[in-house]
Amino acid sequence: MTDIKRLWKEATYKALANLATSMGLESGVGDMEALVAEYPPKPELGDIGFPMFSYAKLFKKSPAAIAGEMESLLAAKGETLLRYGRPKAVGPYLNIFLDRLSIIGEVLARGTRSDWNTYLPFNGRKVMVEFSCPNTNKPLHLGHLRNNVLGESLSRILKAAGAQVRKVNLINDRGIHICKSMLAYQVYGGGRSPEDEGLKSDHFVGKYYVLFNQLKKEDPGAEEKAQELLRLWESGDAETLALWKKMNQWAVEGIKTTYARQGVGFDDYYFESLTYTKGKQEVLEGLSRGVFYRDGDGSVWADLEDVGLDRKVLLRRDGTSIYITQDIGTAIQRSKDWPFDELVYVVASEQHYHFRALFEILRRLGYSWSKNLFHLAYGLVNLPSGRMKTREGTVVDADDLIDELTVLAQKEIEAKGRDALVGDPAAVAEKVALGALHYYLLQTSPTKDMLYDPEQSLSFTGNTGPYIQYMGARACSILRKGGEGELAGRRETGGVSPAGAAVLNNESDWPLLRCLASYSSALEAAARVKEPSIMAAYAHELASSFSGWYRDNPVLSNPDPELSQGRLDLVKAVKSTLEQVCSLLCIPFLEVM
RNA sequence: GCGUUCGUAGCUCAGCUGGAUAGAGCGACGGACUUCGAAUCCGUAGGUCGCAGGUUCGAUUCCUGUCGGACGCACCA
Repeated sequence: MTDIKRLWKEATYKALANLATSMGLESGVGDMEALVAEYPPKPELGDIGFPMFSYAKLFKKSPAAIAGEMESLLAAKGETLLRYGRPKAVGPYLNIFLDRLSIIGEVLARGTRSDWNTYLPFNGRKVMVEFSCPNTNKPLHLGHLRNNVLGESLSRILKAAGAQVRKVNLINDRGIHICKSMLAYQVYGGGRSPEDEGLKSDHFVGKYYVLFNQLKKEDPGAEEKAQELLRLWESGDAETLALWKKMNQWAVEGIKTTYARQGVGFDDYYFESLTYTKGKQEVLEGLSRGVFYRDGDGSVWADLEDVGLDRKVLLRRDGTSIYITQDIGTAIQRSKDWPFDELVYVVASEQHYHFRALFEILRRLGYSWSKNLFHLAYGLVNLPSGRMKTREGTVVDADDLIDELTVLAQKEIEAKGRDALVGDPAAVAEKVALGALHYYLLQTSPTKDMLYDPEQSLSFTGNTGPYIQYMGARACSILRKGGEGELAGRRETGGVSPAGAAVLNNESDWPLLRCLASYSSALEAAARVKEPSIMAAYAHELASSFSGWYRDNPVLSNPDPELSQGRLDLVKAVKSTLEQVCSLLCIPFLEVM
């Protein structure tokens, strides 16, 4: 929501409240959030619409009558408000016709300043976002790519909305699965390194994890040997630790390379090997306070049946921690490390139950911040052929996928004969590949399982990342030809001349201007409900709106220099907004493609 | 069995706290490149919002039931 729209919402809300007071109504009109602001279906009805239905009961009047009274109340507010638009009752709706020159001025200012995003609804809020959390026994796959881009994009959105964001990763670097790849390496590895085999280091580790299956066939005692390795690891056996450290480093290094390629990063890494004993103390304290109970065999339990959950084991009968116990400890540790207002866990929806239990246990332990924990659950990524399964070898490797998309993007660049024009075709191709992949993964609401269709994601037309990148590149192309020098000169003085704004005040420019103006409300909604898909939808709407606009409104090839300059200013604002939106969605912005 | 979640056009998906005529893309069909890059644009066809009740001035949206899919209910993570 732009400043001007917010101004109208506040004014309308105050007028409603005053109306209630003047009628001596005690119950009031609720809070401002309850006042719905929407777009009228047709531009000739106005630019903002406030439905008055919900106030009919309170005022004991028809919605249309209320809208009428509101119109005259607001119209009497005087010049200060009316400078920004005009209220009009349209049936049961109170609509506002915005002063377009004000909106145009606000929007065009984006082309001249880099710090144009001034609406910060999350200002001052501290949000920690946990995502990725890979195992160190194999490389990342398609599911991780969805997790990574969701976490990174959400973090960027929250930051853009004013929040202070801390991105954290928890590396699952211990446990039986790690020991399996270690054991297979002991048997088949022959002391070789990833370099020796010419493999990316995490793929190298993953290869031995797969080889464990072969080992099981050759040696029926393989599972037991892996268990033994885990016991050795826990007892601190030097040789086991050395091997663990070496393979872990290979895995983590390789995974970080994929992060860098994908453009995701973290402010802090937690390692399960360092946190897996945490939480035990808190559980024992909870036990002594009667929050938990001890079973006959010595195990410690939480009884969550009264909130619709089951009984959960927190400590084994031998007193050791389990998964949820670690998470209890880690959450408490984090609240101390960096006291947050909110902690978001980006984790597959398979673990929804786990997080409900975790949050409830933390609440019972007396941590008031437990109500600020949020599980951003996302669905599985399926293939047209069915679910990805490790055992059936249908897992899509992250690096391989990006490679394949890059090859296809490069072929497309060559087919268009643009390889000489884009500079480095391979580099541009990878950026197009990432744009395609990230947009595809973000366009769907996180909660839903989604179908990853390679065919469709590779068709670079329609509702896709490359389409958005293409519109950005077209905007850049127009600006290049239009002479950035003149605009750059104006950046010094800042602002846009009133004449420049007036030349854009007509019906053909308005849809694009209105779309640009709605950036803030899209950002606010995306941050509030934690769904990057809202920004993805906005990105496509903006790109498509721009596409339609520049077809009908020649920027450079028109005879009026003032009009050209005004339109150039508008293109500049589009480019600036698209660049920002792409950054929020982890879509590389391209000047040429 | 219990719980969570999803069900919108042939396909893949939007639809923000209930609001004015449910929207995109793909695919299909028909158009537009001597004009700022056609990876584009324009038009047409296509929906009983799974089904049945309920609440409401108003329900794709909220509630109940039901059918179908997915996931979960380990002293695994």
